[in-house]
Parts: sequence; structure tokens; C-alpha cells
Amino acid sequence: MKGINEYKVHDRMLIAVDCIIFGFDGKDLKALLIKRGFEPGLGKWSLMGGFVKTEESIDKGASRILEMLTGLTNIYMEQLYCFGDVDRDPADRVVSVAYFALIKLDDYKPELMKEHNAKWFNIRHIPTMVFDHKKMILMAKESLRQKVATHPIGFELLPEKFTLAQLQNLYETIYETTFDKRNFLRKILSLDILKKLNEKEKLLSKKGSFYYTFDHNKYKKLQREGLKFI
Amino acid sequence: MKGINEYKVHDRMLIAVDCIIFGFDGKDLKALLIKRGFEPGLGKWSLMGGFVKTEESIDKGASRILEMLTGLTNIYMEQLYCFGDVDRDPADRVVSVAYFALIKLDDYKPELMKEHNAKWFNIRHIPTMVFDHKKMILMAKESLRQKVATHPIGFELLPEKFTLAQLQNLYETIYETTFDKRNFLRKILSLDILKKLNEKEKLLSKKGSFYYTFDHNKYKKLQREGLKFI
DNA sequence: ACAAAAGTGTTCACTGTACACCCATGT
DNA sequence: ACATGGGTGTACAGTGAACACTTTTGT
Repeated sequence: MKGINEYKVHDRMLIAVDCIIFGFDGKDLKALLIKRGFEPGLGKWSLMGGFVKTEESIDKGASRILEMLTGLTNIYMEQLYCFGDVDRDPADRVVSVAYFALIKLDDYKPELMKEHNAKWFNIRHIPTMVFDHKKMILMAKESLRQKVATHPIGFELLPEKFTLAQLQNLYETIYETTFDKRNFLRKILSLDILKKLNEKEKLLSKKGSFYYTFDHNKYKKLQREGLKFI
Repeated sequence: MKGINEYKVHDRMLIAVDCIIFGFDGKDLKALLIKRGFEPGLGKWSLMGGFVKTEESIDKGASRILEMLTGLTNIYMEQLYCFGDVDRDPADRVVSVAYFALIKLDDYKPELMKEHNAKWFNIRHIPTMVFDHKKMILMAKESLRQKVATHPIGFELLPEKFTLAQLQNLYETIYETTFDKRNFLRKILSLDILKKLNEKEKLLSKKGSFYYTFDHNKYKKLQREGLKFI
């Protein structure tokens, strides 16, 4: 029978993490891409990524890389898929575990954008990308749709205070469709996770629209249990 | 700017594949486990697994390992999740990509069962397992539920010809619930993927119940598009 | 004749969807 | 006064869920 040294004869590979970072500017769903600064693929658009270290878990690696590149911690992040084709990176055998993250777009500072050659791209107009990164983005987009239909994670993309119109806009953008205002409102309110604030946003209309925020406790409960959202 | 040698300084790890193999015996949903033949974890129950080679994709590795251990090819198989905790395998840093597979239980031969020290376990009574394999099984079970609700993959677990009672049994087992016979039938038939055969299974009842099979074309279409099944 | 599983329809509640007008306010 | 986006209710159709009796046939 094989012993512990059995492990020694097997191949070792590089493990990378690539992050699909979604943001929402009130109108469009966007992904944060960087211009790759080294070969292979120098100068091409790329997801933010990096290699996992032996002494850290992949989840931890993903958080580290996200923080390193965005300065953000405590971000909603979820493993998407493990991409393991042999030639996905021409330079070496690299297995990449893709994660998608949802951030409040305003949290990402212009300084960091410059420093990393980063740019927000409308999710509907993603440029040519290095390796299989475009495939990752498409899969992430689909996965986001699925997840958002059953879990109240959409709020991760919105500022703390938001109007109902912004919320509806977000969902319409994610699903590339439109919803009836009244039906959408009824559905959202029936979840009982929104709190109406005594404060109005007055930029877009004369009348002003109330800000809402969400109830963290109920929100977490729903996040665990799932629901039928859309 | 970093060059291609940038890759060289990063850590390399072992990549394993572990397979959660589901089967259905007409009454219970089962998982195929093996008794581990080497350290670490010698003698403990384990998923079927193995290491991925540099010259094969992870998907290919999963197929290879499944075939090696079961003799089966052309199996429905899907990537579940990538498990990357540092200490999940005490012997070395091993990243494991878990896949779940659905097989027709009768296809798995008794000879192979012996050869690999394999045994079918009721999914509701999984024994203590090596490493994080139990977590994998639980996740796979949940994932199967999700998938089966929106894709017609349940048939992968049934023989070519099956009765409506068997089909309903399968779904009841997966969801650990019961369905009303008439409502279930109506739903299934409305999908329009079943073909009624002119043949009865006569073992369970005097009257006998018709065998059904499924329409491969419509089935594939639904598999791609998804549906609301349960 | 009877036991045992197969097969078959209808009713009701609920959920989702379609749809249009008044309100508040800044200019 | 009017233009702009904000806010609100109702009616109808479709879907999902509950529910029980007849049929077939081997023993």
C-alpha cells in the first residue's frame, strides 16, 4: 500500500486567484479591470489577480489580493469557479480560482484606479481580455443573476442610503430588463428588510424621494435562508 | 516591471480532485465512498479522489479519476467547489477541486466495489470521513437539490426505463419530502420530455405500471435553458 | 372476492402581472 | 402654471396545492 511519500511524486502547480469586482454607478453595472503590467499579456486588460501562498487558504488569498489592489476589506465575496485548463496561461500551468466581489463603487478611490491602471467597464461592453478572463466575467455575471434572485446581496452594490428608484435600477440593470414600479416595490417591501428614512434625496426631482436603508438582522437571516426575490 | 520569471518565485501546490458519486437504488439516495488505502487517513472513509497532472485539465483529471475508479465514462459530472484551506490535508498543502457525479447505480459493478473497498452509503447516514470530505458531501447534496430544481438531470440517476413512481421517489428522496402523485405527474408531463413506453413493470403490482423514458432532444434543450422543475 | 398499487380531475387560494393617475415641489 | 420625477391600488389570469375514488389484475 502507498505511504505518505505517495504525495511527493505528484505534480505541483501555481494557484492563482482572479477577482471579478462588480460595481454599480446608479445606472450601469460595471466590472473593475486592470491593465496588465507584465508578461504574458502585458498591456492587455485583465482581472485583478495574484498567486496564492502555501501558508494561506485560497479564500484568504482572495481577500489579500482584493485588499492589496483595492484597499478594501470586509467585502462581499464568493467563490465562482475553478478554472483548470492546461493552456489557459501560456507561460505556465496555472490553476485559477475565480471569485466575484460586490463593492460600493464610490468606495474605490481614484488614486487606486491610477496606481493599478484600473478602469470600470460597463458589463455589457467588456473589452478583449487576457487568457480566459472574459469567460470568467460572463460566468460571474450569470452567477450574480442567479444569486441575486434568491439572496438579498444586491444591497452590497448600493450606498448605505438609497432610493427605491436606485434599487430598482440596479435590478433592472442586472437582469437587463425593466420592472413595473408598483410590482417591484410591493415585492421588495414584502421582504420586510427595508427601513424608510426621514430623509430625501433632492437632486433628481423637485419632489425628492425618500432614502431607504436595510435592516441588518433580517437581511442576514434572509441571506442564510434564501428567498424568492425576482 | 515584472517579467515572465515573476511566476517562478511563487508557491506550487498539489491539486487533487475528489468525486462525490451519487446513485439511487429506487428508494434511497446514496453516495459511493471508499476505504482509504494509504496515509494520512488510512482506513478511514473517503471520497474517490486523486491528483491532477500537469498535462491534463482539472476536468479531464476528474474524468480520468472517475473512470479509473469506476470504469465509467460519459458520466454526468459537474464541478462543485474548490476547497483550499491550508490544513485540510495534514500531510501536505493540497488544494482539492470537488466534483459531483450522477450515475445509474446498477452500472457500478460489484467487482469494482471490492477492488476499491467501495460502499454505497445512504446520503442521510454518512459515516465519519477523512479531511473535509463530509463537508464536500453536504455541499454536493445541497447543490444537487438546487440543480435538480432547475435542470432535468435527475434522469441521470435512473435506469433508461423507469416508472413514474420511481421518478417521484427519486425527487422525494432528494428533497426529503413527499409530493402529491397527481400534482407531481402534471408538472412532469408538462415539461414534455417523457415518452410513455408500451411496456409495463409488473413486479411491484398486479396491475403493472407503464415504463417511461425521456426524449433526449427536448431534454438537452431544457438542460441548457433551465426550467422551473420543483 | 379482495388486496395492492396504478391511474386520473376539480376546486380554491395565492401569487404574479398588467395597467394609469394624482402628488409635491422647484423653476 | 407647468414640468419632472415620486408615489400609490385594483382587477385578472395563471400557478401551485389540497384532496379521493375507480381501475386492473394476481392470488
